[in-house]
Amino acid sequence: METILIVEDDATMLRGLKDNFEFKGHRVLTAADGETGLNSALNNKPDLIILDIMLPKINGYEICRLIRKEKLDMPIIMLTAKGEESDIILGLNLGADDYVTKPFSIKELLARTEAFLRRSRQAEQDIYQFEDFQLDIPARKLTRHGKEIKLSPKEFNLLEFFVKKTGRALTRDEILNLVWGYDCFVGQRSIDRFVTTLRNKIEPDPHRPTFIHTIREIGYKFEPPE
Amino acid sequence: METILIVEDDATMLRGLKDNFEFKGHRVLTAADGETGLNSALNNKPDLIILDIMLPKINGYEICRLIRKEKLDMPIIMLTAKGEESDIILGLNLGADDYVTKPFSIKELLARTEAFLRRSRQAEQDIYQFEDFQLDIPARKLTRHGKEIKLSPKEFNLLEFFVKKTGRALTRDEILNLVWGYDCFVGQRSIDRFVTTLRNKIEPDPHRPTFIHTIREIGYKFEPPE
DNA sequence: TAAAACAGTAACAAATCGGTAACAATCAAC
DNA sequence: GTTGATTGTTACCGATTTGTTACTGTTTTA
Repeated sequence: METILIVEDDATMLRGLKDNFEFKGHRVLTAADGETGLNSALNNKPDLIILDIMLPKINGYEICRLIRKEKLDMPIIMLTAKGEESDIILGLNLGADDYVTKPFSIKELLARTEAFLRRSRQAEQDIYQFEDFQLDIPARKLTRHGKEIKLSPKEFNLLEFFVKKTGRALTRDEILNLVWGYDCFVGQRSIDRFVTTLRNKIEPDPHRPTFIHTIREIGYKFEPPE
Repeated sequence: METILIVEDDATMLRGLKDNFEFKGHRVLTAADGETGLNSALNNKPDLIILDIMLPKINGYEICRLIRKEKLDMPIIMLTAKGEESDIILGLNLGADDYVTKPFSIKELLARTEAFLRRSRQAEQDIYQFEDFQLDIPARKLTRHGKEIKLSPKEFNLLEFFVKKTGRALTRDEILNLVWGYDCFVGQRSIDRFVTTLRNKIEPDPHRPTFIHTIREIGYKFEPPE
């Protein structure tokens, strides 16, 4: 079930949207001001965000920008007042994916939302293969030649993150924020420890890693050979 | 269509340049003295500036400095009389991007201008190609014919900086500030050392560099052949 | 042409960073 | 409450990286 975050300061509107999306079978988080909205986005990582522009405390643009700055890439649909063309341009430049101008038909908003969710659903893989390993996300299980390799919860989360970002050098900050969470203040060396244990479980020779590569001064990069 | 501002007090020269650039399909603004030139630059924010050094009222250096002080970052190409090496040094230090010494071939000036415009047209890239090298920024990987060339962190940062500033003459100060950081106090010879190691890794003949060119008294310029 | 200024580079010493073991703290299950 | 697993922290070590120095060669200038 997908989670949708709606950030909107008009209580009536918020209520109406929430009901509609819940009726469609989604989990709905709500926020009535910019600050709450941003925090909710960072902490809960919803699958999609519906974002009003005019908001108390932090406006929609800022939220958009800050979310993208944290490397979160869920779709963002902006709600803008009619005729504010420059709003739209600015929003799209700051990382929004689509916009709907007020007043809008709830049906249209639902349709666009479903379109984005459908797209990201199929983008997300369930099972990843590398070498003779198989990482089954829904089952939270790593197997090699069909034989299970036990992973602790954090180990699994970290490997899942690595695999989903194959080929990209990941900074320690990125890793901490997205695996441990934005509000978690954990020493960066913790990552190293988990990398060591992961390597011990999946690398043929943990001292000469072939999957999880160290990128000095940056962090790590998951990349199977060839 | 891009706008080019030409600041030049010799009427014949100005005329010739204007015709050439207009023939190339650019909008051309002109100014025959420093004061007019500066005002035009600040008000019209052209996409590129061609700037004579010897000018009535305000000289080219001052214009350069004042433009950069206003945080405008369009490319500036200086026109200097031959042999006035100190002109070049001063100009580049004040924020010019390139220089052409008089007498110059109009063809060369056009070529350099087009190169800068082409570059600013395209957005920040993820992957840069030069010759048979490929610099993948997100993966922090340099490959040649698909084979990885290992770079240390500083080496990579420096090469990334060079490549992103292709064609620009870079002063040692600029390099130190932007690669090492503004608060870092490191001897300038460190740059030279890293240039040497980089050349050893990417130049066919490190003694006759084809990518990283030395600009005496200034610094370096990255520019692949052709 | 000699002297001065500058860049290339090898060599070395110091600093930095990541790997990892060991321990402490936390949590969950029984 | 006890036990065992998991997670986070610290400290030490070794490898790599980095900055500096000194020497060399080249270019410019007087």
